[in-house]
Amino acid sequence: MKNLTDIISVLSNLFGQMEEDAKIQFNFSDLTHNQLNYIEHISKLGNPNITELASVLKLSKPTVKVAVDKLIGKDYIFKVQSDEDRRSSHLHLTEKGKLINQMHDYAHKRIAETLGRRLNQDEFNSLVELLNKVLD
Amino acid sequence: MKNLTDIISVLSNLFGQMEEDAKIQFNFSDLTHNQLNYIEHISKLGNPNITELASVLKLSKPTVKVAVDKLIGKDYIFKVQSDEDRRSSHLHLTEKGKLINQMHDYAHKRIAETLGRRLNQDEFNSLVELLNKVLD
DNA sequence: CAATATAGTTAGGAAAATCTAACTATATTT
DNA sequence: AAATATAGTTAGATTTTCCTAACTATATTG
Repeated sequence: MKNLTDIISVLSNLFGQMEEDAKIQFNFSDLTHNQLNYIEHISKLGNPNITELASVLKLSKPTVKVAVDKLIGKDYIFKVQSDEDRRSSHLHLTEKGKLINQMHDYAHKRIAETLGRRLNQDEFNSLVELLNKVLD
Repeated sequence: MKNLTDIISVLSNLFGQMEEDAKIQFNFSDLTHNQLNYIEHISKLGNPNITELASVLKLSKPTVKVAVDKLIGKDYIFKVQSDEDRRSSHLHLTEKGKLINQMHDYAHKRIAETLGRRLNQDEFNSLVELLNKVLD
């Protein structure tokens, strides 16, 4: 019987493995790890501008600008100039860019399946209820 | 009430955030993300040789050799020539390198704490029991 | 034991990722 | 309206990451 910390460790590996598998499945072969990371952050942040993104990633604005330009060139994101402040542009995911979210969703589904498989209906319900309580 | 897939999604973000925090805490400021990734793989694989590591990372051997040399220079890993096959060397983590594992352990402990905090003793025990069953 | 295969290395080069300094355009403050 | 601040860009340079081709040393095989 493992304690919770050890369980988390196993879960963490499982999550990592499933995300890894999903990346292979979705085959974003024209993206480096780093570029995927940029897209994930843009997605998570909503529609950040360059300054926000640079701040979160702890990188300089020129660095982020260059990276963003490459991703625009590859049709993963696009810029929309702000009405509020015409100096600024917000970054949006293209349809192609949004596939990254589908990839994560796919990984999460597979993880949920894997976890559910070993439990009967009552146990499954208990687990979901407890986790809901924990994360509420 | 969230379904399990949505819960996994929230958990995945929590895990990511906690690992991120731990990285900041442990302050491996002389390592790039990539270099951290090499060390994590070396740790996970036991004591791989260059060929194994290159194969798992899907990179060429010269690429991995150069990266490994840098990490040796920074005292995160060292090489031990194999007795079985004197062409080959196994990669080991130095004490400094092993801190990476402590960093993960720290993150996992904090996650476990976070999860446990919202439950009473009985609920906590149920959760641990269910997760043990799932991951057994 | 000669031929072939394997582990690792060296060399040379290209692309990715990052920086600082200096610039333009728009906003804000005095 | 002038001075200052902010968002983004451009230019130039450095470091990191990665490759292929060719090499050395050791092991395995016909």
